[in-house]
Amino acid sequence: MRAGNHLTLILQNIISAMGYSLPAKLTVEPPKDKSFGDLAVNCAMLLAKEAGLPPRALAEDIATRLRAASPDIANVAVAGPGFLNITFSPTFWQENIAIVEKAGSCFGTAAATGKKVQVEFVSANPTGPLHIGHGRGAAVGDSLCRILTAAGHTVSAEYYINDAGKQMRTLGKSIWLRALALTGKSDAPFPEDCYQGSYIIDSARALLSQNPQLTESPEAEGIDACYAYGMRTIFAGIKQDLADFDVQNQEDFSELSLTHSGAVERALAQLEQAGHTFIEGGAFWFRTTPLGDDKDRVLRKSDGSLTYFASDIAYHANKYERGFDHVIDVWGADHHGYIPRMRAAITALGRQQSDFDVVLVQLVNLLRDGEQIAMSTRAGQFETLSDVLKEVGADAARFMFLSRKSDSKLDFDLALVKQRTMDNPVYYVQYAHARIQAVWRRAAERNLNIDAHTSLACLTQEEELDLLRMLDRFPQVVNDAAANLAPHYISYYLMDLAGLLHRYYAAHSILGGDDAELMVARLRLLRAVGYVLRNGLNLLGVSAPETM
RNA sequence: GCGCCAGUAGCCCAGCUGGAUAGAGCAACAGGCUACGAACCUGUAGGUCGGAGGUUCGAAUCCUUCCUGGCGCACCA
Repeated sequence: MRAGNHLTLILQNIISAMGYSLPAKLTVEPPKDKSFGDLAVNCAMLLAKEAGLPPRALAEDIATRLRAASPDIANVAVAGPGFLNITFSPTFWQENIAIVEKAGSCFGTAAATGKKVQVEFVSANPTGPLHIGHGRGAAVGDSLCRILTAAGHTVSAEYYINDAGKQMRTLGKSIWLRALALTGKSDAPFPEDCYQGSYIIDSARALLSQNPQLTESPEAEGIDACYAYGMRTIFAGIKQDLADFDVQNQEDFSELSLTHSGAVERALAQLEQAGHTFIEGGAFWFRTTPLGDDKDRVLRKSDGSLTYFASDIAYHANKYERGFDHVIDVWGADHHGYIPRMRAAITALGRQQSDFDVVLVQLVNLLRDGEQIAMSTRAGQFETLSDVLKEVGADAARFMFLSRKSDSKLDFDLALVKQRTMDNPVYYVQYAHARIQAVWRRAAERNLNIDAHTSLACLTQEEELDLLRMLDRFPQVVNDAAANLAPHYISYYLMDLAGLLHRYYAAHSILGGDDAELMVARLRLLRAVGYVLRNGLNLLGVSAPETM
């Protein structure tokens, strides 16, 4: 990051002195092979194209100017079709330690952008406990919040409760029927369209012990009581599961509050005024096809009731009314067909497409020793998130969820996630952090004077420079993860950084020699690596342990 | 039928806003604890990036088409 910015600035001066402007598609990145140098840049090829000159000669020219440009640049080589491979001086890299030390837990955090971002995730109907798939959504949503915050945005996390729909009435009915059966009021078979899980029976039993007269009530009243009780207790359980999963600061937003406040009617009126609606077959429609959807959508059914889509439009309108510049929804990938109509609504609400993003999270296959465990809330057979967390721990579960692109399916093998092997790299990364802490504990016993002004010039081993270069990349990785809404960028970076640390540790003794200055410099390097490991793990919501 | 996602080493996956000889890990094989934590490290081997066309100086990456797998295509939520 620092190296890249530094180089870009120097290049800008050189290229403008040559009478050109810096190509927009310029890339500055680590070269394919580190023996080439520290950074590779393709500016000569891009310029050659623009100027109609041979790239090789242009590259040689720029290289000559680069060599003279800054004492930080130790070497410039021209390679292949016109790449410039730049090597910085060790001094330049060694300065990274002081930079990381100064920033501490803020290293990797960008300056405030003033942009307000909202991330909505999980938002499961409170009709049953969270399962493993919700866990993935929670990990992705929460981690995105942490990453976007680090990228300088002002971020809010939200959980949308669909408490206005049919599924919640079904929940009430399910508990009611179980209560009737428990009190011997009915021996009818339990309907298939009701929730089958044993937690429904538990819920009915608990409610009956609170209110033994429940089943004496008229049906409508009884179902209402069951609904209210079930909703409240199940939702409390969900929030507890999310808290156990280290989900931070997520606020709840009720669908009912929208319908009650008249927000849905207002949103529909807004669409109607803008000419996006029509009436057909007794229903009120939103003409989404001109806005990229493949068919028009009903907002108010011919029986007068509203569709889910109608309140969802109102909900998103509400988000923008609350001042969010960028709205991000984390959805299960089975809802991907819903994206075009939601995008149509965003346009109709007068917002830019770039103000809205959907992060799709593919379903999770829960396995045990390679064998699939079936999951379905309705059929009542599933392993809950809470069971999984008890078995494997939140850290391992989160890292597993976040070490894969969110939009690709994931096998979550309970046996594997408990293993401490590289198939399960959370421990590899955490171990690197714990190892650093262990060395520092040893160092503390020796009463060393760790003076921040000691020289770092002795850090010239290849493994040391590798670590220093890697530290420098962290802010850029955070930035890229935020821009691409991709938490797994962080995971892969951390695995790489941990790998370099373990390699270094195996190759060089930190406390072994009698050169005190070298010892201190190495301790400082390790500490800087430790900070970055901790900061990165924190972006994933995974702990950075002192010991393991 | 239409749409979205995926197909990269024996396995699990990165890389995809075009750049150099396609990368980790696991498994396999050969090594390394009298050093600060071996939950670790070193080395070897392993590939027509699903197939075929195209775009250009250059394609795993972009376009077209086909094959395979997953998921969607409601006046459900």
